[in-house]
Amino acid sequence: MSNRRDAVHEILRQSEGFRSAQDVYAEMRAEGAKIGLTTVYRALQALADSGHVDTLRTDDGESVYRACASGDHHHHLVCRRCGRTVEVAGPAVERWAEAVGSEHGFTGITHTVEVFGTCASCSSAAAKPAGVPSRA
Amino acid sequence: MSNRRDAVHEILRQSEGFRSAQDVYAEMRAEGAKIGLTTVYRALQALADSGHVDTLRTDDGESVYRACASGDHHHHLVCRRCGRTVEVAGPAVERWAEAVGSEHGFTGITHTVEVFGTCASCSSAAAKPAGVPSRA
DNA sequence: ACGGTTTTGACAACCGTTTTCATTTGCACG
DNA sequence: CGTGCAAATGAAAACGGTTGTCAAAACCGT
Repeated sequence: MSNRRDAVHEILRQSEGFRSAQDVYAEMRAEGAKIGLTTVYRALQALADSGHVDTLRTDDGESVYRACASGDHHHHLVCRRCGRTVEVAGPAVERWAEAVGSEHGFTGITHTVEVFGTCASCSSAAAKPAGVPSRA
Repeated sequence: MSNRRDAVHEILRQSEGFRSAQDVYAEMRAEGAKIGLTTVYRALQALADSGHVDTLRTDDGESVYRACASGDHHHHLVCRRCGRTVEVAGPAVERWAEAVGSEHGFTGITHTVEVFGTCASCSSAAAKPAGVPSRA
């Protein structure tokens, strides 16, 4: 039954970058899976809660998810064109955040860091129409 | 006429941390201002576009705005308890983002960095439940 | 005052997400 | 095998923030 959840997880595993809930739902339906939007949302939330996937908000307020290679703390370098994502570690940033926080008397520091850019292949294809990765 | 816009800006100026659009709208109405929600949104967008205010998304997808002291690029250290916000500069982070990006062949690097924590007064209030907000 | 343009704001449309709730499924036990 | 029950599912409705629509109001130069 929580077969659905694994299925959702699988979709994310096969994806390069971040996917939205609706996106995942659409793909599953397209593949013939019998699943409801509600369940996709629930699965995604469960996976996020259990730390199996990473989640972040796009600028337009949509939640996007991604199966991460490691459960360790890390950040993302996302191609704003094709959505390809690279996981990056940033010890320097961690330290900086911690330092800047305590410097101002803040405790229990957490932080969100996302880096966006245009990846090599996308920037070289810049003159062309642009691929259609998942969303754009 | 863009009197409304200035009014909205003023509300943000008087605020300590980030405010949501609806929040600003509610306050303005409470103060007796004749303004519509639509206009508040438009003013906020205009201010954000012109760089007069900073904007970010809360975890629940709401957009929040804040009048920033400087138009320069900077980040925020936000108290997750009371919302108090400190603007912080992070040359190290800027460099790191740039480096990590080009390292992977990405161009046109941008980034979002937000640091959250509990500020001194809030954490001391939390540690000592029954009031007695002594040491800072 | 007058036409043309911009701004405004009540209201409806949107859209992603969450809730509701009746139904189905899985499972332990008799 | 049934039976009962709790968890999972999903269709549809509810939600809530944001955006679009469009007619009325405010401006502005003349």
